[in-house]
Amino acid sequence: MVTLDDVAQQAGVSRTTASRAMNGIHTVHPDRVAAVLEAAEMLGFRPNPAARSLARGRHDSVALIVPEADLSQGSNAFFSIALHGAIREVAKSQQQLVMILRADGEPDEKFLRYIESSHIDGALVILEAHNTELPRLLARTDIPVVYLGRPVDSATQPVSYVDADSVGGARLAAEGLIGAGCRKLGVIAGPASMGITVDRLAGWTAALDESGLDSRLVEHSDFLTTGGAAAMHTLLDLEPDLDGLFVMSDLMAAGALSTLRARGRRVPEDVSVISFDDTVISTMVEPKLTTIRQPVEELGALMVRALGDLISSTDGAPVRITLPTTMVWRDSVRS
Amino acid sequence: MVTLDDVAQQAGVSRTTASRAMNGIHTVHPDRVAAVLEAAEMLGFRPNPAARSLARGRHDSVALIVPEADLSQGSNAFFSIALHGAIREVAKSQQQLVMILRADGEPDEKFLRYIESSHIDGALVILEAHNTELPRLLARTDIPVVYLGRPVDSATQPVSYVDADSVGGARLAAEGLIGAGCRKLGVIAGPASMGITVDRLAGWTAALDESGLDSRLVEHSDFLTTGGAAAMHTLLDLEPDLDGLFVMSDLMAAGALSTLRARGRRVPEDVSVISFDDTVISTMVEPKLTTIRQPVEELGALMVRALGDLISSTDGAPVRITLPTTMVWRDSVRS
DNA sequence: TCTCGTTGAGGAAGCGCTTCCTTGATGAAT
DNA sequence: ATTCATCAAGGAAGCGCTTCCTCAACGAGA
Repeated sequence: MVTLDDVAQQAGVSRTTASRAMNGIHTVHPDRVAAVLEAAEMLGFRPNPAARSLARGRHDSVALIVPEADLSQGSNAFFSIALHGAIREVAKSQQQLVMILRADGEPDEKFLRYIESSHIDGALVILEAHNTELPRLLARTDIPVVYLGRPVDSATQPVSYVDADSVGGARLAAEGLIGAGCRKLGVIAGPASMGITVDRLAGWTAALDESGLDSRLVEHSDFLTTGGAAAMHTLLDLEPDLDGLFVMSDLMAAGALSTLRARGRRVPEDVSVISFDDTVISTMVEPKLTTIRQPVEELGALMVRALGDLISSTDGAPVRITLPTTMVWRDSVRS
Repeated sequence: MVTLDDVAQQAGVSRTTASRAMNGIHTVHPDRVAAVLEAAEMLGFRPNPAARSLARGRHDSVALIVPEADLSQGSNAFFSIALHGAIREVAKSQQQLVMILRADGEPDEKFLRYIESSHIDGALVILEAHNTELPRLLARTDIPVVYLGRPVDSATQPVSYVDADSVGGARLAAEGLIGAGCRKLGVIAGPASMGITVDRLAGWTAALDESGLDSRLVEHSDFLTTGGAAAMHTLLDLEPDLDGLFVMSDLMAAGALSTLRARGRRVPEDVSVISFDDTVISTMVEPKLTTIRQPVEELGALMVRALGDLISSTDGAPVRITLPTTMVWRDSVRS
């Protein structure tokens, strides 16, 4: 193993100067910087990150906390894409991304101890389905954390998050269905405990109210396929004449589609469907789903930058960013 | 920050003894161990991992190297499930899992430098589609690596891997189709450069040969949906009377299904289909796919254990483990 | 010519932990 | 009663890096 001392010796300078040269400190003469860099290159020097973080008291690593439930169900497309955005950004900023599992049934205390002893500079959390306890838990630590997806109690808590414009996205869906001539509208929503459910419902309700349509036909489910199928049954029982449907995930939409088929409704002739996510699923079902697209990869990258800001900020004011959603037209809406 | 010195002082012992007590070294009197543990608990002591790894010269962290291509295409179900298995196992063994991105187009040298300077104890690679360069590249480092999925040149290289029994899985598929009465059989395979393609083809061909059926109808594709759709066209052009199809991924099978529908073939009445993976996709298409299931989560966990063995082994002999595959019956095979 | 501010570079301490080496105490063997 | 293993515990060095503090050298201003 080649150390900084070796490099310094090779370059004919002190270790101090070598360190400065490697770190781009400007009080070193350019000639020496060049000599050090050349020596480092020649010797194949790789700074020891452990020594560095010990000396600096910083760790240059951020954690991505993953609830086990999110890993074992769903299609994971959302997770993977957000991870992609995050991991790129982390690499760019010379940090390490360490994965931390929030195991099912693991006691709160044990988990908190674990992440506090991980000595990370900050944490990222992708708030996918089913996942409402993490914000509450992490609020008890002093680790800076940024969420992807608004935690439901963001109004009263100083949490930082990045999110897609759920309100606007739901409004797009509502206007799309209304524009297609639908008049009996229903929605298959996510769990009421989640921020994205609340926001999408708000946008949806507002748009329907403005058009003078009944916005009360709402069935909550779990973002998954079988949940979507079941919710669809309920909705059809409540309103047999349903002609427009907004579903808050592609997975639930796939379930809803099979229920609609089973109960003799044609899509889009009898009922138009708009879903949310634009994952691979939406082009894999019949008919292909018109769906609201979120900039997930950008959000993944953004949360890393936001965390960087949060860590280096002195006032500790929460960082909150929202990106617009768009509608992707396919075949599930009557034209 | 509370250090080991604080704990030692609180417990009335030396730092050395405190360290030994914390690490379960047996030459410490039980009473003292108890005192140290109690002091550590009381003070909320969390060992500094940077200091520890500096002193030990070990890092207790393993990398999961992810090619960017794998993150940006496909459904990622495979990746997420393997990650799930791996992350659980890593947590269990008190290590950290750090994610390393192999960016598209990143120069080999730069990547190698990067991972060599990451100071990890070993690396994990999930060999998903499109990914044949990594083994060649990593062979140039002295980092212990375990692959999930057999690298194609494993016969000549001393690589370590865990894998599902692809040969046996393909054989199951072949026997399933033959048993359903199919006689004109075709296969949509993955890229010929990948180990899993080679192995599955071997099992398939062997089974067909034994039954005296023609095994030459093979179309290579890319494991993705549109590739599967295109390959299906080619196959139907080559053999219009095709009545049995084996597809090496659910994603490609979804594409094949839409081509079959477009060309007026009913599944399973006209052609029976068996695919590979058993992801969520397989229950989301119409008809639901009969498919070969791989124990992906177990393989994820297994590769972590294998890496541990590899790291601590002295002879450096490669570790190779294969787990059986099973068939999941659904609706795409004529009964 | 003398003093003073600058700039560039090195000495040395220290980050928090592990572990080699040494020492003191205890009981068994002579 | 003396010598020796044996066991428990501490002293101190050191892992590889950063950074505070100090110092030498230099040119500018008086």
